[in-house]
Amino acid sequence: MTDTASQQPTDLPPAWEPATVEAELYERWVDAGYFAPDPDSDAPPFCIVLPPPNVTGSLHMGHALDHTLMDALTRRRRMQGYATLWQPGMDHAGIATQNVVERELSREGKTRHDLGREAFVERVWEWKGEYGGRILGQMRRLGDGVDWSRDRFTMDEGLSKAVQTIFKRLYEDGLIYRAERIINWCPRCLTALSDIEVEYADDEGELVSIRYGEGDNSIVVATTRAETMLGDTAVAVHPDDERYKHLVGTEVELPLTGRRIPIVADEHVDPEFGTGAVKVTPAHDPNDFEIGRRHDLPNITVMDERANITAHGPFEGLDRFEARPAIVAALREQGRIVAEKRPYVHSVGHCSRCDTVVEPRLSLQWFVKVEPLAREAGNAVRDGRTTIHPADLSKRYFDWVDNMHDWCISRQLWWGHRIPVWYGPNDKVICVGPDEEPPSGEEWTQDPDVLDTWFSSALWPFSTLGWPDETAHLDKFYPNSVLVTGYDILFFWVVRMMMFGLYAMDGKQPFDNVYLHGLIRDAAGKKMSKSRGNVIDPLEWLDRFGADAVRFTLARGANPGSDMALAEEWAAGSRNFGNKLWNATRFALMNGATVASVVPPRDQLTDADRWILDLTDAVVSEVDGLFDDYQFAKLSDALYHFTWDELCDWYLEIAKVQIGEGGARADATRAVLGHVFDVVLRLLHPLVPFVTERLWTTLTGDESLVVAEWPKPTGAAADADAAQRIAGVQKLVTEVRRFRSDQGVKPGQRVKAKLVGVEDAGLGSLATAVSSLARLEAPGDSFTPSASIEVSLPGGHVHVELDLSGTVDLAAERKRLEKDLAVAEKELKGCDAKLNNPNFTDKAPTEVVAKIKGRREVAVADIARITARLEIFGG
RNA sequence: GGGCGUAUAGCUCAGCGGAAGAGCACUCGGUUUACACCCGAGCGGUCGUAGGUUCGAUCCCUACUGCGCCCA
Repeated sequence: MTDTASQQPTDLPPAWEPATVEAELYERWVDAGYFAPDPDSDAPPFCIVLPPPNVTGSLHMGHALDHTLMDALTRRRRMQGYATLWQPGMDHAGIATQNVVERELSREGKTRHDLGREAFVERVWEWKGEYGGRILGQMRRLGDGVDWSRDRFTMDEGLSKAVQTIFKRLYEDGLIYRAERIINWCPRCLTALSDIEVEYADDEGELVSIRYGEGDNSIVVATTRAETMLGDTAVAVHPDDERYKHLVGTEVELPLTGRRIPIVADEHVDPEFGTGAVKVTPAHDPNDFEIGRRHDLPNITVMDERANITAHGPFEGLDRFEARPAIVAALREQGRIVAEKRPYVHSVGHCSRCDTVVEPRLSLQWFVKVEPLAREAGNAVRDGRTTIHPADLSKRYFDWVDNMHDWCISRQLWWGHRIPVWYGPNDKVICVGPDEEPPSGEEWTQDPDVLDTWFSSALWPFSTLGWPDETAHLDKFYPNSVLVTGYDILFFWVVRMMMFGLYAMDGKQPFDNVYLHGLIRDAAGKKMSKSRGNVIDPLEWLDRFGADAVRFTLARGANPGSDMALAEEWAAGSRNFGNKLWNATRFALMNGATVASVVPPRDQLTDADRWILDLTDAVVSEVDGLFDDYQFAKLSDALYHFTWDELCDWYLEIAKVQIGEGGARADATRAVLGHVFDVVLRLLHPLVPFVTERLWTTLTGDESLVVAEWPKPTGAAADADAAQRIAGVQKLVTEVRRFRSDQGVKPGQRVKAKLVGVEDAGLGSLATAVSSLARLEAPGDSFTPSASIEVSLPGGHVHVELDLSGTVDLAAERKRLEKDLAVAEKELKGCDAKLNNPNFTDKAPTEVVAKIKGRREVAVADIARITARLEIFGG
């Protein structure tokens, strides 16, 4: 395929074959520059920044969903004439990337320390150049309309400058500080983690009760982490706990160590849990650390960075999990183990990167003081600067920002933005800004740590636009229009971007809207995971079903905030829809549909024409509203239903008849077909860009649907009478089809029939269409009706007499009538029950009562008609 | 332990105060010249359980049960 526009409709193959076309269409869009906006244009701005994927990552279904929705939003806005920027890029994923390269090194028998910091970082850049960013190529497969000329990476020079700038500002405002605190430590990654990088899971452990002290002065504590007892510096009880009041203020000997530790009273202790007495290990537990601070207890660290025991004695050098049973055994030998519960299921934190059990560790780290930033982030949503969709999720957002802990931002890694702080003689500390020279001289050293990746990606909505420089893009596209991401990322992305955006941009929110979609699940609604083996690779689906099918499947499942289940059948269904659209448009083209000519005035059109034009208008308005409301599932469904159930199943069939008439009628029908397909292809383009592009350029001969105008309703008043008559045709046709099916008449077989009363019912002009759709033919001379169908329509009753040229299956006919009768009788009963209830007639609104009365009349008439028919059958 | 969400057809989900819906699956019949990635006709639900509010409840309220998520 080279030049779509000049192709003849007959060149379109009988099925849509995405694999042969997609890549070429995509490259043409990129080359044409459609995705790169002009920041100086007068058009209103629309901007989405892609939440930057991890440089080590590859496309998974969650991305595919995310990207489909972002692409749909930007494509629509572009068609609406906005200056549209979808900003792509990647983040450097500190821990993940360092892990990948360290694994590579270990295969060579080396560690990063063999290389040294500088050479290691060089090596990571090499890796990034060679293997990083696979996902960028995969985004092209999906059809992502991003501005590739603005591709960014969080470690780029410009973005690094942004990091250094904001670090210094926060530091000078006292919002970044360094302190010795208990942080989450991964003994395998050898770095601090933030709270949200820890995942809690129920693990089987043990609960051991240990007696400290002797005789009357002894006290029993319960713990799941016996190995930490070497670092205990107190035992705590609740101040009101009568059992221990006499012991508060005394000391007990800490077993195995000979140290004497105080018994303190602290409100924090839960007297209901265990014995009501807890061991206090301030250097190895965050709660104990707080107790320690309140009671001035010493912090005794008993493990090193790899979680091996450092306390002197027989346990020195043991791993924490080896030390635990060893210490319990030693205590048991002394008769100090009072009770043991095994297995004891409790919640344990794991490193989100490598799943190692996290060790709370006392260490000197950098923190962001989040309280003032988080408060402002909350306010921005409370006062409507930013709107969260769906609104229900705002509550979760508030819960989070209102209770956020200070954010540990230092990481003991080499890959990342190095903390721009220098330490000099006499405890001098200097924070160096981007345009400043770091202090020189051997007595000055830079902080060895790097910043959390989220620190730099929190700047993404403005750092990618050029901040801290004043650029045309920043001016035009900040605040971003909407951030699209999964609700599971609310705390990772949204909160951090909000905090930094509001801070850096003087209270201007990073985005006007946040759209949160759900998670992808398997067909049974289970979360996808490697261990479950239920992961669906979007690339496989892209190969098998095409990008449009994958996109449509995801859009169709995207109800705001709720998860979606996926199975192959869904994708196959979407592929079928694409093919349906393909063939329907191909049919229109083969019949000479054209958008070149103007649709004739309404009074020269048929009921069917006016009906489909009105429906087209309605679907334009509906889809538009649903787009504004981020209702992707509903708008996809609306388009699916309109295209398949209305346009293809009814209008195209009627159009066949109208084109068969020839002359002006055929020309008018071609114009209507052209208009309707033009509109529906435009409406579908944001969801299924490839198939629509291919069809639309053929239909119109224009350059590209990417930059075509988004449809607006024509504003014509809907013709309710035409709609009612078409509904009548549908009912009539359906009744005949139903009868044929009951009677076992082959679908292709024409049946001689006489339509009595069609003129009176107002369907005279549609009789030919009815005959065509119901496969009826003219009665002819030898017409002997052997069956009849009666259909009540708003305009009157239509009686269809059929010559089945053979015996009629009376049993089938009676069965049908009895079934219909039962329905009508049930309806009558229900209506009577209401109408005979004075409470209903008195209290219900008059229009409701009138409606029920109307339904009752219909039921009564149906019963009379059906009963009469049954009598004819001798039933 | 605290908080939140959810329970509708075999499956996945819409609907959320006045006649139970969709897609898929299933059954039956089809070479209907756009499409078998199709066409036509069907089958299938006392809307988790028990109370309450209301003339009226799948829809609102309460409790319970199941499932899921977040936080500690």
